Order: sequence, then structure tokens, then C-alpha cells
Amino acid sequence: MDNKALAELLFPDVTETREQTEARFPERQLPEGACVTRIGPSPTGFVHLGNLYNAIIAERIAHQSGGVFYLRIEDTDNKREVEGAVETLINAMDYFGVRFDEGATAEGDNGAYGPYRQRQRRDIYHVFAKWLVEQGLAYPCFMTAEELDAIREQQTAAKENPGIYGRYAEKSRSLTLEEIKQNIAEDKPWVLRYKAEMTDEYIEVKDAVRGAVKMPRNSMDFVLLKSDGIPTYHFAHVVDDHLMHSTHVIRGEEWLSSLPMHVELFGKLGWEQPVYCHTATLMKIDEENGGKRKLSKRKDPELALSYYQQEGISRDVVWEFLLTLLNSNYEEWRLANPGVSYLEFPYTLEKMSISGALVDLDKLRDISKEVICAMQPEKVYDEWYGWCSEYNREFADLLSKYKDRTLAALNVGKGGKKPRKDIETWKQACDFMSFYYDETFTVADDMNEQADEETRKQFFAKYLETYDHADDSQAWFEKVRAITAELGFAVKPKDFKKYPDSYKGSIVHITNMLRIALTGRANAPDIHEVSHVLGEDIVRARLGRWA
RNA sequence: GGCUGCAUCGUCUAAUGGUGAGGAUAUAAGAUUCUCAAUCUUAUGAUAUGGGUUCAAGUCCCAUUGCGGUCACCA
Repeated sequence: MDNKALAELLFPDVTETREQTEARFPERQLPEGACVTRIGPSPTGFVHLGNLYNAIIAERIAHQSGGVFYLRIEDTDNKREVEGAVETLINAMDYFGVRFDEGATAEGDNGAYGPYRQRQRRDIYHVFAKWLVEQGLAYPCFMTAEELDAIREQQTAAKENPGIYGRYAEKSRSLTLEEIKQNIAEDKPWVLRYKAEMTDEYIEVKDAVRGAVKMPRNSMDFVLLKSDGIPTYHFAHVVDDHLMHSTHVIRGEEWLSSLPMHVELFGKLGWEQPVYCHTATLMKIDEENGGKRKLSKRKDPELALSYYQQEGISRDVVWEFLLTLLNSNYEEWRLANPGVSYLEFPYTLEKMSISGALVDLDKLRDISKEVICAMQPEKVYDEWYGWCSEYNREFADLLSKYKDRTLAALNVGKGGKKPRKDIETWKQACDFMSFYYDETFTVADDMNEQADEETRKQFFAKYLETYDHADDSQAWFEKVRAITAELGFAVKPKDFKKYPDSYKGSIVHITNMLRIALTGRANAPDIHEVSHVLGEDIVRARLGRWA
């Protein structure tokens, strides 16, 4: 076979040599030790928690080393592509504070190694495809889907490994130049296959987290270019990560088994392999059978990044959460460095866990309270307002109308050493804080459980009579106690527990009445503090209804 | 099925081959002279199984089991 002639026949439009193409993607000028990483999502419109997980690793590795982090859109499968998916992805990454130095943007490209959308790099792949054909390392295959299905059936029946290799590749491999010319003249669709060697050798690849991984060397004639001339993931990955000079390839462990193909291509093209880092899959407990399983797009809403956006889970919270999963020493570091940005944490691949972690929403909730509690009220306000303006416009209006009151409310219970931890998510915050605004204030809890109507009227009348908005918390509580005793309620809850028949109730009932009247609920923060956030007029108005 | 990755409390994990297997979270009980959110005490709770190597194994080796991945003109 005349490989040169075959290459010309298959790629008549390719005029550039591989040297010329490579010269257009020169070495990056970076300081010693700088890492170049990327994420390569496919634009399906669905952004995974796993996407962010890998993005965070890649971003940290690059930026901690003074390197480059870029975005490449892997859109080689046009069947899966969804309109507007690139924008969705960029928005999601932006929401979670992942910033790219170069790569695809909503408008186009930013950077010297583009295009950053694989479909637009078709000509580049063809240069290397042509070279592989010239070297006798690739050949066209005209087999139809039906023929491939038949082969697979035959292989399954014979308990052989499925795929195109060995004698199953004979038919296409043995085509003469004349036959190929004929097929092409007839416009028969073809794919370009890698011409693998039949071998039982093993390869060993160093994975940055897993250590040495041993696998059988590739002996499959896998597809390099599909019939539309677009490369498969495998070919595109090798060409792009070489030309764009990625030093580290961070991706999910589902790629581990195709690693031999990639190693094969890097070897044959004479390129240096990047450092591979195959991350563990995020898992979840299956409610049906109690087993550990992969997060599934259909059954698990918390898999979608949009879930975290819709719930209003703060960017910082998601980072903290993922970092605790990513590096086992993160929590320890956080404890030793409270108040420091997570960006200061020295992230290392060595500390990465290799077994699949379970997404534990309990843990997320705990981290969430912790993180938001530690935020300055101004920051809480800004982030919360930002979320509301996208997901709850009415509340956003309230927040801007009552900005000062909201800031004061966010300070409630923040004075001492043990600050309150009320807020978990922005969505929940709207609910939790609703009693501070007349527009959203409702009485949710029943006051009948606290005392009968007669006592209630007496209490509120007396309370308002002696109420002095200027009282400090001590003086205020003394008055509450006085009224409590006067009404025949136990001032000490323990007394009531001991002698329930001697009292009409305890101070707990009294304060609960106050709380319900003031906030609409029996469980709420400190009455005295809340009163001062609301102001005297509102306090008198809300309590007056009951007197 | 072939190939392959992983395996410590429910969950996330720590432990140069050598301490009573430690922490966090969750759960339960108690404390905090007003609820709740917290906070503090305490408790429950793990090296998947079976062999080997070694004075000594959670740690090294082998097998079994379990869970995952992959075997497309999908990524």
C-alpha cells in the first residue's frame, strides 16, 4: 500500500505539515513549575457537580503554581449539543467563582491557542490524521453500522471481546488503494481507524493520585475520525492537550479505561504525555437498596449545579464542601486558619482521595451554617440580595427597601462568643427572615397552646403598659418576670415542672406568646434584640393586636 | 463476560509496619435559671472475609466478596 497516496486521497485539502501546525502552537512562556490545566466539558446544557469538582482541582493546580487554566469546549458530538449550553456552563462556573485565564467565552475565544471549540479545530486534527495515514498508522474503514452490529453479535455469542481488532479488522485493513478510491468516488461514508498492533504487552502509567496504573496495551482499531470528519474524544484529547500544552489532565475515573488509547497516540505521535489525574466519582446512597451508587442525572437533583444555584447555596459553601472532599487535611487546615480565604489553602494532589466520595447533604448544611455565620453582615446581604434578584425578585425588593433593618437583623445574636447559626441557604434565609418585614410577616404558630385568651389579653395589656423601648436587655427581662409572677405563672421553668398544679404555666409560655406575637413563631431569636431591629412602632403594633 | 479502579465508625476521613485505631459530621442523652439556632459534656459507632509475609499488619502479598468504571462513528 502506498501510504502517501492514500493520505492524499483521504485528505486532499490538508496542505500544512504537522511541523507547520505545531509551530503555530509554540511552547508557553511560563515560570518553572507552572502548571497548565483545563476543563473540557461537552455542551449538553447540564452542568454536573462533578464538573465543578474537577474544575476546582484544575483551577487550584494552575493558579497555585502561577500557571494557566483554560476552558475548552468538547463539542465533537453534535447530537448531544444543546443550544446555549456554553453560556449556561460559563455562567455556572462564574457563579461558583471559577475563573478562566483563557479559552472559550460566550462571545468567542480568548487566547493564543484557539480555537477552543473542538468542532472548529477540524483542520488541525486532519493534519495529524493525514500524518498517521502516511506513517501507515491509520486507515479508512467503510463498514456500515449493520456490519459492526453483526460483528458485535458474533463476538458476544462467542464470548469474545467486542471491538474491531485482529481478524475483525482484516476486511477494512486489506482494502487496496483502488478499492478505497472506488468507495470514495461512490461517496461511501468512512471513518479513520487507528491501526493497532496485536499485543499482550502491558503499559504502566503514573497517575498523580493513584500512583502506577498497570493496563494492557491498546490493541483495538479504535476510531480517530468519525464519518463527518470530526475526531472522537480520544484523538481530540491527544492533539489538543499537546498543542495547548496542558501539563496536567484532570478528569473523572471513567476515562481510566481508555487511557491505553491515549498513551498509544502520544507515543506514536512522538509527544510527551501530560500528567494524568483521574479523580474519583461522586457517589450517593441509593434510597431504594441502601447501596453506594454513582450520582445519576435523573434521580439526584443535587447532582446538577443548577440545584445549588436554585437553592441559593453560597459559592463559598460549595467550595468549602468540595475542598473537604478533595483534600483530607482541609478541615484541619480550616480549623487552624479560621477567617482565611479557602484560596490560601495549599492544595495538593497527593492528599486527594481516590475512593468515590458520597455527597452528604448533612455535611453541606453544617458547613453552610458555619460559613455564613462567619461572614460579615454586609457580605451576607450582598450575596443574598444577588441571589434574590435572580430567584426571588419580590424578596429582593424587600431587601433593598429595608436594607438597614436587614443588616441589623443579620447582626442579631452575633454579639457574643457563640454567634447564631440560623442561615443555611439564601432560599431558606428568605423564609427565616420573613418576620422582619410587614409584607411577609405571618403568624404561623398557635398561641392557644401557651395560654387562654383571657390571660393573653391581660398579659399583652400589661406588657405594653410597662414597655419602655429604651430598656436594656436586663431591665426588659426583669419586667417580663414581674408580669409573669403577677399572672400566676412560674418565673423559673423548673418550678413549673416540679409543681405544675401551683401555676398557670411558666415563663416559657409567656415568652413564647411574646415571640409569636412579635415574630409569628414560637422559635425565633432573642425577643429584646428583635424588638430593637423592628423599632418601637412595629413592636407596639404587632403586640397591640392581642391586647 | 473481558479489562480495570476502589474498600477504616451511617457519612467524610486520620494513623514512617509498632499508643487503647484519632478527628469531623450524623444520631441519642444531659447542661446552659425564656424558645429556637448555637455552644459545652457524655454515649453509641469502623479496619469486608479468608489465607500468607513479619517479633509485630488497618498498613505489604494472594484469593474471595462487595461497590464502581469501561468495552460506540458519546464524552
